[in-house]
Amino acid sequence: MSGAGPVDPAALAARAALLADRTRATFCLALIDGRAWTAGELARHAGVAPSTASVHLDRLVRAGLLVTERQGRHRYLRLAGPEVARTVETLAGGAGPAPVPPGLRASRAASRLAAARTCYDHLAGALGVTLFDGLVADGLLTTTDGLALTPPGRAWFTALAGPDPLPRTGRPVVRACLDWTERRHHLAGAAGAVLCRALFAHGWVERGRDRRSVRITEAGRAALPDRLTVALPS
Amino acid sequence: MSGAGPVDPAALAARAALLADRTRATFCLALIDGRAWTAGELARHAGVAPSTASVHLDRLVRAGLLVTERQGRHRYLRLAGPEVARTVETLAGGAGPAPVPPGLRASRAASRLAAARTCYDHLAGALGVTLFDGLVADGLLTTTDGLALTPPGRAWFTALAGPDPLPRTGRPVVRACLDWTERRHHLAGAAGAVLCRALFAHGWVERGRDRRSVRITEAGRAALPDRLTVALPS
DNA sequence: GGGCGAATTCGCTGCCCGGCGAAACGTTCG
DNA sequence: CGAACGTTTCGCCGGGCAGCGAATTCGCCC
Repeated sequence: MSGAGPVDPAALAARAALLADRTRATFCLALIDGRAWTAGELARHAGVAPSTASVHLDRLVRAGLLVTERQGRHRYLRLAGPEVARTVETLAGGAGPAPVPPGLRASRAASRLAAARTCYDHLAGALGVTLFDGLVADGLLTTTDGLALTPPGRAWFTALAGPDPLPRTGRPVVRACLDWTERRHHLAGAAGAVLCRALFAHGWVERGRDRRSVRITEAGRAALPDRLTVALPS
Repeated sequence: MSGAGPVDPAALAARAALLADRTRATFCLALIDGRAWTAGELARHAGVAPSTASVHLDRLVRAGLLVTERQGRHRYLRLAGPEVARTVETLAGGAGPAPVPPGLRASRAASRLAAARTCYDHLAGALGVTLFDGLVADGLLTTTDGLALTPPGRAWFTALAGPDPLPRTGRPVVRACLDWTERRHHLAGAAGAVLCRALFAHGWVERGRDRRSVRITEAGRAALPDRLTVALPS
Protein backbone atom coordinates (compact mmCIF):
# COMPACT_ATOMS: atom_id res chain seq x y z
CA MET A 1 0.00 0.00 0.00
CA SER A 2 2.98 2.28 -0.10
CA GLY A 3 3.40 4.78 -2.87
CA ALA A 4 5.46 2.25 -4.79
CA GLY A 5 8.21 3.40 -7.05
CA PRO A 6 7.31 3.41 -10.69
CA VAL A 7 9.39 0.40 -11.66
CA ASP A 8 10.85 -1.91 -9.07
CA PRO A 9 11.26 -5.49 -10.23
CA ALA A 10 11.56 -6.78 -6.69
CA ALA A 11 8.32 -5.11 -5.68
CA LEU A 12 6.55 -6.42 -8.73
CA ALA A 13 7.80 -9.92 -8.07
CA ALA A 14 6.76 -9.70 -4.44
CA ARG A 15 3.25 -8.64 -5.30
CA ALA A 16 2.91 -11.31 -7.93
CA ALA A 17 4.22 -13.92 -5.52
CA LEU A 18 1.28 -13.24 -3.26
CA LEU A 19 -1.08 -14.55 -5.92
CA ALA A 20 1.33 -17.11 -7.29
CA ASP A 21 0.20 -19.80 -4.93
CA ARG A 22 -2.84 -21.90 -5.60
CA THR A 23 -4.15 -21.67 -2.07
CA ARG A 24 -3.75 -17.91 -1.82
CA ALA A 25 -5.25 -17.50 -5.27
CA THR A 26 -8.25 -19.52 -4.15
CA PHE A 27 -8.65 -17.26 -1.14
CA CYS A 28 -8.54 -14.07 -3.18
CA LEU A 29 -10.97 -15.38 -5.75
CA ALA A 30 -13.38 -16.45 -3.04
CA LEU A 31 -13.20 -12.99 -1.50
CA ILE A 32 -13.49 -11.12 -4.75
CA ASP A 33 -17.14 -10.26 -4.37
CA GLY A 34 -16.33 -8.20 -1.32
CA ARG A 35 -17.87 -10.46 1.27
CA ALA A 36 -16.05 -11.46 4.44
CA TRP A 37 -15.19 -15.09 5.19
CA THR A 38 -13.88 -16.70 8.33
CA ALA A 39 -10.42 -18.21 8.36
CA GLY A 40 -11.83 -21.69 8.83
CA GLU A 41 -14.23 -21.39 5.94
CA LEU A 42 -11.46 -20.30 3.65
CA ALA A 43 -9.32 -23.21 4.76
CA ARG A 44 -12.10 -25.69 4.03
CA HIS A 45 -12.89 -23.99 0.76
CA ALA A 46 -9.30 -24.29 -0.39
CA GLY A 47 -8.90 -27.80 0.98
CA VAL A 48 -5.96 -27.13 3.29
CA ALA A 49 -5.40 -27.46 7.02
CA PRO A 50 -6.45 -24.51 9.16
CA SER A 51 -2.86 -24.01 10.21
CA THR A 52 -1.78 -23.69 6.60
CA ALA A 53 -4.53 -21.25 5.83
CA SER A 54 -3.60 -19.17 8.84
CA VAL A 55 -0.09 -18.63 7.56
CA HIS A 56 -1.32 -17.66 4.10
CA LEU A 57 -3.94 -15.29 5.43
CA ASP A 58 -1.42 -13.66 7.69
CA ARG A 59 0.82 -13.06 4.71
CA LEU A 60 -1.98 -11.57 2.65
CA VAL A 61 -2.98 -9.28 5.51
CA ARG A 62 0.59 -8.12 6.07
CA ALA A 63 0.88 -7.32 2.38
CA GLY A 64 -2.24 -5.22 2.57
CA LEU A 65 -4.32 -7.33 0.22
CA LEU A 66 -6.70 -8.41 2.94
CA VAL A 67 -8.06 -6.73 6.01
CA THR A 68 -9.10 -8.54 9.11
CA GLU A 69 -11.89 -8.07 11.58
CA ARG A 70 -12.34 -10.02 14.76
CA GLN A 71 -15.79 -10.85 15.95
CA GLY A 72 -16.09 -13.21 18.86
CA ARG A 73 -13.95 -16.21 18.31
CA HIS A 74 -14.15 -15.78 14.56
CA ARG A 75 -11.81 -13.86 12.36
CA TYR A 76 -13.38 -12.40 9.30
CA LEU A 77 -11.33 -11.53 6.23
CA ARG A 78 -12.15 -9.23 3.37
CA LEU A 79 -10.28 -7.85 0.39
CA ALA A 80 -8.73 -4.56 1.39
CA GLY A 81 -10.49 -2.61 -1.34
CA PRO A 82 -11.74 -2.42 -4.89
CA GLU A 83 -8.24 -1.80 -6.24
CA VAL A 84 -7.23 -5.19 -4.92
CA ALA A 85 -10.26 -6.78 -6.55
CA ARG A 86 -9.35 -5.05 -9.76
CA THR A 87 -5.80 -6.33 -9.64
CA VAL A 88 -6.92 -9.87 -8.96
CA GLU A 89 -9.46 -9.74 -11.74
CA THR A 90 -6.97 -8.28 -14.17
CA LEU A 91 -4.63 -11.15 -13.54
CA ALA A 92 -7.31 -13.82 -13.36
CA GLY A 93 -9.40 -13.18 -16.42
CA GLY A 94 -7.93 -11.95 -19.64
CA ALA A 95 -10.15 -8.93 -20.09
CA GLY A 96 -11.22 -7.40 -16.83
CA PRO A 97 -14.72 -6.07 -16.38
CA ALA A 98 -15.43 -2.37 -16.61
CA PRO A 99 -13.31 -0.58 -14.00
CA VAL A 100 -16.25 0.46 -11.86
CA PRO A 101 -19.61 -1.12 -12.58
CA PRO A 102 -21.52 2.08 -11.91
CA GLY A 103 -24.55 0.43 -10.45
CA LEU A 104 -22.61 -1.17 -7.61
CA ARG A 105 -22.18 -4.80 -6.91
CA ALA A 106 -25.66 -5.12 -5.56
CA SER A 107 -26.99 -7.51 -8.15
CA ARG A 108 -26.18 -10.44 -5.97
CA ALA A 109 -28.35 -9.04 -3.23
CA ALA A 110 -31.45 -8.99 -5.39
CA SER A 111 -32.44 -12.60 -4.95
CA ARG A 112 -32.09 -12.45 -1.21
CA LEU A 113 -33.62 -9.16 -0.28
CA ALA A 114 -36.25 -11.17 1.53
CA ALA A 115 -33.64 -11.70 4.22
CA ALA A 116 -34.06 -8.13 5.35
CA ARG A 117 -34.44 -7.82 9.10
CA THR A 118 -33.67 -5.55 11.97
CA CYS A 119 -30.64 -5.86 14.19
CA TYR A 120 -31.35 -4.13 17.49
CA ASP A 121 -32.51 -0.77 16.19
CA HIS A 122 -31.14 -0.71 12.66
CA LEU A 123 -31.59 -2.60 9.43
CA ALA A 124 -29.57 -5.69 8.60
CA GLY A 125 -29.62 -8.47 6.09
CA ALA A 126 -29.34 -7.90 2.40
CA LEU A 127 -31.38 -4.73 2.64
CA GLY A 128 -29.05 -3.28 5.23
CA VAL A 129 -26.03 -4.11 3.14
CA THR A 130 -27.60 -2.68 0.00
CA LEU A 131 -28.42 0.56 1.77
CA PHE A 132 -24.92 0.75 3.16
CA ASP A 133 -23.44 0.25 -0.29
CA GLY A 134 -25.72 2.90 -1.72
CA LEU A 135 -24.75 5.42 0.94
CA VAL A 136 -21.10 4.84 0.18
CA ALA A 137 -21.59 4.90 -3.57
CA ASP A 138 -23.42 8.21 -3.41
CA GLY A 139 -20.73 9.79 -1.28
CA LEU A 140 -22.92 10.14 1.79
CA LEU A 141 -20.71 7.84 3.79
CA THR A 142 -16.97 7.60 3.44
CA THR A 143 -14.97 4.52 4.35
CA THR A 144 -11.55 5.94 3.78
CA ASP A 145 -9.77 6.43 7.06
CA GLY A 146 -12.56 4.92 9.11
CA LEU A 147 -16.28 5.26 8.66
CA ALA A 148 -17.71 8.78 8.67
CA LEU A 149 -20.71 10.76 7.54
CA THR A 150 -19.91 13.35 4.87
CA PRO A 151 -21.53 16.81 4.78
CA PRO A 152 -23.81 15.71 1.91
CA GLY A 153 -24.61 12.68 3.99
CA ARG A 154 -25.66 14.86 6.90
CA ALA A 155 -27.90 16.84 4.58
CA TRP A 156 -29.34 13.65 3.20
CA PHE A 157 -30.34 12.47 6.63
CA THR A 158 -31.94 15.84 7.38
CA ALA A 159 -33.96 15.60 4.19
CA LEU A 160 -35.00 12.10 5.14
CA ALA A 161 -35.84 12.48 8.80
CA GLY A 162 -36.34 16.17 9.54
CA PRO A 163 -34.11 18.80 11.15
CA ASP A 164 -31.32 17.72 13.44
CA PRO A 165 -31.94 14.00 13.13
CA LEU A 166 -28.56 13.17 14.62
CA PRO A 167 -28.18 15.06 17.90
CA ARG A 168 -24.82 14.90 19.54
CA THR A 169 -25.01 12.16 22.15
CA GLY A 170 -22.56 9.69 23.52
CA ARG A 171 -23.44 7.21 20.83
CA PRO A 172 -21.31 7.08 17.68
CA VAL A 173 -23.14 8.60 14.75
CA VAL A 174 -22.09 5.92 12.31
CA ARG A 175 -20.71 2.50 12.96
CA ALA A 176 -20.11 -0.39 10.60
CA CYS A 177 -21.62 -3.63 11.78
CA LEU A 178 -20.59 -6.86 10.16
CA ASP A 179 -23.67 -8.62 8.87
CA TRP A 180 -23.56 -12.30 9.69
CA THR A 181 -25.67 -13.46 6.78
CA GLU A 182 -24.27 -11.23 4.11
CA ARG A 183 -20.77 -11.14 5.52
CA ARG A 184 -20.53 -7.52 4.66
CA HIS A 185 -21.11 -4.27 6.51
CA HIS A 186 -24.38 -2.56 7.22
CA LEU A 187 -24.94 0.74 8.95
CA ALA A 188 -25.28 0.82 12.73
CA GLY A 189 -24.88 3.63 15.21
CA ALA A 190 -27.22 6.58 15.64
CA ALA A 191 -27.53 7.11 11.90
CA GLY A 192 -28.40 3.46 11.41
CA ALA A 193 -31.21 3.80 13.90
CA VAL A 194 -32.48 7.02 12.31
CA LEU A 195 -32.43 5.41 8.90
CA CYS A 196 -34.38 2.42 10.18
CA ARG A 197 -37.01 4.54 11.97
CA ALA A 198 -37.41 6.83 8.96
CA LEU A 199 -37.98 3.96 6.58
CA PHE A 200 -40.71 2.58 8.81
CA ALA A 201 -42.20 6.05 9.32
CA HIS A 202 -42.39 6.66 5.58
CA GLY A 203 -44.02 3.28 5.13
CA TRP A 204 -41.20 2.15 2.85
CA VAL A 205 -40.57 -0.97 4.88
CA GLU A 206 -42.83 -2.94 7.21
CA ARG A 207 -42.63 -5.81 9.63
CA GLY A 208 -42.88 -9.31 8.16
CA ARG A 209 -44.55 -12.35 9.64
CA ASP A 210 -42.02 -13.18 12.30
CA ARG A 211 -40.37 -10.71 14.57
CA ARG A 212 -37.25 -9.01 13.21
CA SER A 213 -38.06 -9.84 9.62
CA VAL A 214 -38.72 -6.86 7.39
CA ARG A 215 -39.92 -6.39 3.86
CA ILE A 216 -39.96 -3.51 1.43
CA THR A 217 -43.34 -2.03 0.52
CA GLU A 218 -44.40 -0.96 -2.95
CA ALA A 219 -44.11 2.63 -1.81
CA GLY A 220 -40.55 1.98 -0.68
CA ARG A 221 -39.69 0.26 -3.89
CA ALA A 222 -40.84 3.34 -5.75
CA ALA A 223 -39.42 5.99 -3.44
CA LEU A 224 -36.06 4.57 -2.39
CA PRO A 225 -34.31 4.78 -5.76
CA ASP A 226 -35.09 8.49 -5.83
CA ARG A 227 -33.12 8.95 -2.66
CA LEU A 228 -30.30 6.52 -3.14
CA THR A 229 -28.48 4.55 -5.77
CA VAL A 230 -29.71 1.08 -4.92
CA ALA A 231 -30.69 -1.93 -6.96
CA LEU A 232 -33.88 -3.38 -5.55
CA PRO A 233 -35.33 -6.68 -6.80
CA SER A 234 -37.83 -6.44 -9.60
CA MET B 1 -4.09 -16.75 -24.49
CA SER B 2 -6.95 -19.19 -24.12
CA GLY B 3 -10.39 -17.91 -23.31
CA ALA B 4 -9.71 -18.57 -19.64
CA GLY B 5 -12.54 -19.63 -17.41
CA PRO B 6 -13.87 -16.86 -15.25
CA VAL B 7 -12.41 -18.11 -11.99
CA ASP B 8 -9.72 -20.75 -11.92
CA PRO B 9 -7.36 -20.50 -8.98
CA ALA B 10 -4.75 -22.65 -10.64
CA ALA B 11 -4.73 -20.48 -13.73
CA LEU B 12 -4.51 -17.32 -11.67
CA ALA B 13 -1.64 -18.74 -9.66
CA ALA B 14 0.14 -19.83 -12.83
CA ARG B 15 -0.12 -16.39 -14.37
CA ALA B 16 1.01 -14.70 -11.20
CA ALA B 17 3.92 -17.10 -10.91
CA LEU B 18 5.23 -15.84 -14.23
CA LEU B 19 5.79 -12.43 -12.71
CA ALA B 20 6.62 -13.69 -9.25
CA ASP B 21 10.30 -14.03 -10.01
CA ARG B 22 12.66 -11.10 -9.81
CA THR B 23 14.43 -11.92 -13.02
CA ARG B 24 11.27 -12.41 -15.04
CA ALA B 25 9.80 -9.27 -13.52
CA THR B 26 12.90 -7.37 -14.61
CA PHE B 27 12.47 -8.66 -18.13
CA CYS B 28 8.83 -7.64 -18.36
CA LEU B 29 9.49 -4.20 -16.96
CA ALA B 30 12.32 -3.66 -19.40
CA LEU B 31 10.07 -4.64 -22.28
CA ILE B 32 7.11 -2.62 -21.13
CA ASP B 33 7.64 0.24 -23.54
CA GLY B 34 7.00 -2.11 -26.44
CA ARG B 35 10.52 -2.25 -27.78
CA ALA B 36 12.26 -5.51 -28.63
CA TRP B 37 15.40 -6.64 -26.81
CA THR B 38 17.79 -9.46 -27.54
CA ALA B 39 18.05 -12.37 -25.15
CA GLY B 40 21.61 -11.46 -24.26
CA GLU B 41 20.77 -7.87 -23.50
CA LEU B 42 18.00 -8.91 -21.19
CA ALA B 43 20.32 -11.32 -19.43
CA ARG B 44 22.91 -8.62 -18.85
CA HIS B 45 20.23 -6.14 -17.82
CA ALA B 46 18.91 -8.54 -15.18
CA GLY B 47 22.37 -9.63 -14.09
CA VAL B 48 21.98 -13.34 -14.76
CA ALA B 49 23.77 -15.83 -16.96
CA PRO B 50 22.57 -16.12 -20.55
CA SER B 51 21.56 -19.70 -19.92
CA THR B 52 19.37 -18.63 -17.02
CA ALA B 53 17.76 -15.91 -19.06
CA SER B 54 17.09 -18.32 -21.88
CA VAL B 55 15.03 -20.57 -19.63
CA HIS B 56 13.02 -17.66 -18.27
CA LEU B 57 12.38 -16.20 -21.67
CA ASP B 58 11.29 -19.54 -23.00
CA ARG B 59 8.78 -19.79 -20.19
CA LEU B 60 7.41 -16.32 -20.81
CA VAL B 61 7.07 -17.03 -24.51
CA ARG B 62 5.29 -20.33 -23.90
CA ALA B 63 2.88 -18.58 -21.58
CA GLY B 64 2.11 -16.05 -24.28
CA LEU B 65 3.44 -13.03 -22.43
CA LEU B 66 6.27 -12.51 -24.89
CA VAL B 67 6.63 -13.05 -28.59
CA THR B 68 9.85 -13.89 -30.28
CA GLU B 69 11.40 -12.97 -33.58
CA ARG B 70 14.63 -14.36 -34.93
CA GLN B 71 16.91 -12.18 -36.93
CA GLY B 72 20.28 -13.59 -37.83
CA ARG B 73 21.95 -14.94 -34.76
CA HIS B 74 19.92 -12.68 -32.53
CA ARG B 75 16.62 -13.41 -30.92
CA TYR B 76 14.46 -10.41 -30.32
CA LEU B 77 11.76 -10.46 -27.66
CA ARG B 78 8.77 -8.19 -27.26
CA LEU B 79 5.70 -8.11 -25.03
CA ALA B 80 2.93 -9.96 -26.81
CA GLY B 81 0.58 -7.00 -26.72
CA PRO B 82 -0.81 -4.03 -24.89
CA GLU B 83 -2.96 -6.21 -22.66
CA VAL B 84 0.18 -7.78 -21.30
CA ALA B 85 1.70 -4.37 -20.69
CA ARG B 86 -1.47 -3.35 -18.93
CA THR B 87 -1.39 -6.41 -16.69
CA VAL B 88 2.23 -5.85 -15.79
CA GLU B 89 1.62 -2.20 -15.06
CA THR B 90 -1.44 -2.96 -12.98
CA LEU B 91 0.56 -5.27 -10.81
CA ALA B 92 3.68 -3.14 -10.73
CA GLY B 93 2.47 0.33 -9.95
CA GLY B 94 -0.49 1.02 -7.76
CA ALA B 95 -2.43 3.15 -10.19
CA GLY B 96 -1.89 2.22 -13.78
CA PRO B 97 -1.82 4.83 -16.51
CA ALA B 98 -4.87 5.52 -18.61
CA PRO B 99 -5.93 2.29 -20.34
CA VAL B 100 -5.06 3.47 -23.82
CA PRO B 101 -3.08 6.68 -24.12
CA PRO B 102 -4.90 7.82 -27.25
CA GLY B 103 -1.96 9.46 -28.87
CA LEU B 104 0.10 6.26 -28.88
CA ARG B 105 3.39 5.68 -27.29
CA ALA B 106 5.20 7.84 -29.75
CA SER B 107 6.45 10.44 -27.34
CA ARG B 108 9.66 8.57 -26.85
CA ALA B 109 10.41 8.85 -30.51
CA ALA B 110 10.38 12.63 -30.48
CA SER B 111 13.90 13.24 -29.31
CA ARG B 112 15.39 10.84 -31.80
CA LEU B 113 13.50 11.59 -34.96
CA ALA B 114 16.79 12.71 -36.39
CA ALA B 115 17.59 9.03 -36.72
CA ALA B 116 15.21 8.76 -39.63
CA ARG B 117 16.74 6.96 -42.57
CA THR B 118 15.87 4.69 -45.41
CA CYS B 119 16.22 0.94 -45.34
CA TYR B 120 16.47 -0.34 -48.90
CA ASP B 121 13.41 1.35 -50.38
CA HIS B 122 11.36 2.21 -47.29
CA LEU B 123 11.63 4.43 -44.25
CA ALA B 124 13.25 3.23 -41.04
CA GLY B 125 14.49 4.70 -37.82
CA ALA B 126 12.27 6.57 -35.44
CA LEU B 127 10.33 8.11 -38.32
CA GLY B 128 9.56 4.70 -39.77
CA VAL B 129 8.39 3.41 -36.43
CA THR B 130 6.26 6.49 -35.80
CA LEU B 131 4.58 6.15 -39.16
CA PHE B 132 3.97 2.48 -38.54
CA ASP B 133 2.39 3.22 -35.18
CA GLY B 134 0.23 5.91 -36.73
CA LEU B 135 -1.00 3.60 -39.47
CA VAL B 136 -1.97 1.01 -36.88
CA ALA B 137 -3.54 3.56 -34.55
CA ASP B 138 -5.70 4.96 -37.33
CA GLY B 139 -6.90 1.54 -38.37
CA LEU B 140 -5.15 1.59 -41.72
CA LEU B 141 -3.00 -1.35 -40.82
CA THR B 142 -4.11 -4.22 -38.67
CA THR B 143 -1.71 -6.39 -36.70
CA THR B 144 -4.22 -8.88 -35.43
CA ASP B 145 -3.71 -12.20 -37.10
CA GLY B 146 -0.67 -11.07 -39.03
CA LEU B 147 -0.03 -7.76 -40.68
CA ALA B 148 -2.54 -6.60 -43.28
CA LEU B 149 -3.78 -3.46 -44.99
CA THR B 150 -7.40 -2.63 -44.17
CA PRO B 151 -9.85 -1.23 -46.75
CA PRO B 152 -9.50 2.27 -45.26
CA GLY B 153 -5.77 1.75 -45.45
CA ARG B 154 -5.98 0.97 -49.14
CA ALA B 155 -8.01 4.13 -49.67
CA TRP B 156 -5.50 6.11 -47.67
CA PHE B 157 -2.67 4.97 -49.90
CA THR B 158 -4.68 5.87 -52.99
CA ALA B 159 -5.28 9.34 -51.61
CA LEU B 160 -1.59 9.67 -50.86
CA ALA B 161 -0.02 8.28 -54.01
CA GLY B 162 -2.64 8.27 -56.75
CA PRO B 163 -4.81 5.52 -58.22
CA ASP B 164 -3.73 1.93 -57.89
CA PRO B 165 -0.56 2.61 -55.96
CA LEU B 166 -0.22 -1.00 -54.94
CA PRO B 167 -0.45 -3.18 -58.05
CA ARG B 168 -0.63 -6.88 -57.49
CA THR B 169 2.88 -8.20 -57.90
CA GLY B 170 4.82 -11.02 -56.36
CA ARG B 171 5.99 -8.76 -53.58
CA PRO B 172 4.04 -8.74 -50.31
CA VAL B 173 2.01 -5.56 -49.99
CA VAL B 174 2.84 -5.03 -46.34
CA ARG B 175 5.60 -6.53 -44.28
CA ALA B 176 6.78 -5.71 -40.77
CA CYS B 177 10.51 -5.11 -40.56
CA LEU B 178 12.20 -5.04 -37.20
CA ASP B 179 14.03 -1.76 -36.83
CA TRP B 180 17.46 -2.30 -35.33
CA THR B 181 17.78 1.11 -33.70
CA GLU B 182 14.27 1.44 -32.42
CA ARG B 183 13.78 -2.24 -31.76
CA ARG B 184 10.27 -1.96 -33.02
CA HIS B 185 8.56 -2.54 -36.33
CA HIS B 186 8.43 -0.25 -39.32
CA LEU B 187 6.60 -0.78 -42.57
CA ALA B 188 8.30 -2.65 -45.37
CA GLY B 189 6.92 -4.39 -48.43
CA ALA B 190 5.35 -2.71 -51.44
CA ALA B 191 3.34 -0.33 -49.30
CA GLY B 192 6.45 0.68 -47.40
CA ALA B 193 8.15 1.58 -50.66
CA VAL B 194 5.12 3.52 -51.90
CA LEU B 195 4.95 5.42 -48.63
CA CYS B 196 8.62 6.31 -48.84
CA ARG B 197 8.45 7.45 -52.47
CA ALA B 198 5.30 9.48 -51.81
CA LEU B 199 6.81 11.33 -48.88
CA PHE B 200 9.81 12.28 -50.97
CA ALA B 201 7.58 13.23 -53.91
CA HIS B 202 5.46 15.52 -51.74
CA GLY B 203 8.60 17.10 -50.37
CA TRP B 204 7.67 16.09 -46.84
CA VAL B 205 11.00 14.41 -46.26
CA GLU B 206 14.37 14.93 -47.88
CA ARG B 207 17.83 13.41 -47.89
CA GLY B 208 20.20 14.44 -45.14
CA ARG B 209 23.93 14.97 -45.32
CA ASP B 210 25.03 11.37 -45.52
CA ARG B 211 23.47 8.71 -47.63
CA ARG B 212 20.47 6.92 -46.11
CA SER B 213 19.82 9.64 -43.55
CA VAL B 214 16.52 11.44 -43.93
CA ARG B 215 14.91 14.44 -42.30
CA ILE B 216 11.40 15.83 -42.21
CA THR B 217 10.80 19.14 -43.98
CA GLU B 218 8.68 21.98 -42.66
CA ALA B 219 6.07 21.09 -45.25
CA GLY B 220 6.06 17.54 -44.00
CA ARG B 221 5.80 18.66 -40.42
CA ALA B 222 2.71 20.63 -41.34
CA ALA B 223 1.07 18.15 -43.69
CA LEU B 224 1.71 14.77 -42.07
CA PRO B 225 -0.51 15.26 -39.02
CA ASP B 226 -3.44 15.94 -41.34
CA ARG B 227 -3.01 12.53 -42.85
CA LEU B 228 -2.05 10.47 -39.87
CA THR B 229 -2.12 10.48 -36.09
CA VAL B 230 1.55 11.00 -35.40
CA ALA B 231 3.49 12.96 -32.82
CA LEU B 232 6.34 14.79 -34.55
CA PRO B 233 9.01 16.67 -32.64
CA SER B 234 8.35 20.33 -31.97
C1' DG C 1 -15.46 -23.24 36.18
C1' DG C 2 -15.12 -26.81 32.73
C1' DG C 3 -15.42 -28.07 28.08
C1' DC C 4 -15.67 -27.08 23.30
C1' DG C 5 -14.41 -25.02 19.11
C1' DA C 6 -11.83 -21.59 16.41
C1' DA C 7 -7.51 -19.91 15.45
C1' DT C 8 -2.55 -19.60 15.82
C1' DT C 9 2.35 -21.07 16.70
C1' DC C 10 5.96 -24.32 16.13
C1' DG C 11 8.91 -27.88 14.21
C1' DC C 12 9.53 -30.83 10.60
C1' DT C 13 9.55 -32.85 5.80
C1' DG C 14 9.64 -32.76 1.00
C1' DC C 15 9.65 -30.59 -3.31
C1' DC C 16 9.79 -27.13 -6.58
C1' DC C 17 12.59 -24.00 -8.97
C1' DG C 18 16.18 -20.52 -9.88
C1' DG C 19 20.98 -20.26 -10.30
C1' DC C 20 25.37 -21.64 -12.62
C1' DG C 21 28.99 -23.72 -15.82
C1' DA C 22 30.04 -26.77 -19.59
C1' DA C 23 29.06 -28.19 -23.92
C1' DA C 24 26.42 -28.20 -28.30
C1' DC C 25 24.29 -25.66 -32.08
C1' DG C 26 23.77 -22.15 -35.62
C1' DT C 27 25.07 -17.75 -37.72
C1' DT C 28 28.18 -14.23 -39.09
C1' DC C 29 32.55 -12.50 -40.34
C1' DG C 30 37.39 -12.55 -41.64
C1' DC D 1 37.09 -22.80 -43.87
C1' DG D 2 37.93 -21.49 -39.21
C1' DA D 3 37.13 -18.28 -35.43
C1' DA D 4 34.01 -15.61 -32.75
C1' DC D 5 29.69 -14.80 -30.98
C1' DG D 6 24.82 -15.35 -29.50
C1' DT D 7 21.85 -18.73 -27.93
C1' DT D 8 20.24 -23.08 -26.16
C1' DT D 9 20.43 -27.64 -23.72
C1' DC D 10 21.93 -30.36 -19.93
C1' DG D 11 23.13 -31.74 -15.24
C1' DC D 12 23.79 -30.38 -10.73
C1' DC D 13 23.41 -27.67 -6.41
C1' DG D 14 21.09 -24.97 -2.94
C1' DG D 15 17.45 -22.29 -0.82
C1' DG D 16 12.94 -21.10 -0.09
C1' DC D 17 8.45 -22.36 0.98
C1' DA D 18 3.95 -24.86 1.18
C1' DG D 19 2.14 -28.54 3.57
C1' DC D 20 0.93 -31.17 7.85
C1' DG D 21 0.18 -32.53 12.84
C1' DA D 22 0.75 -31.42 17.68
C1' DA D 23 0.51 -28.23 21.10
C1' DT D 24 -1.15 -23.70 22.75
C1' DT D 25 -4.07 -19.67 23.28
C1' DC D 26 -8.38 -17.45 23.43
C1' DG D 27 -13.36 -16.67 23.51
C1' DC D 28 -17.87 -18.61 24.13
C1' DC D 29 -21.48 -21.41 26.20
C1' DC D 30 -23.49 -24.80 29.26
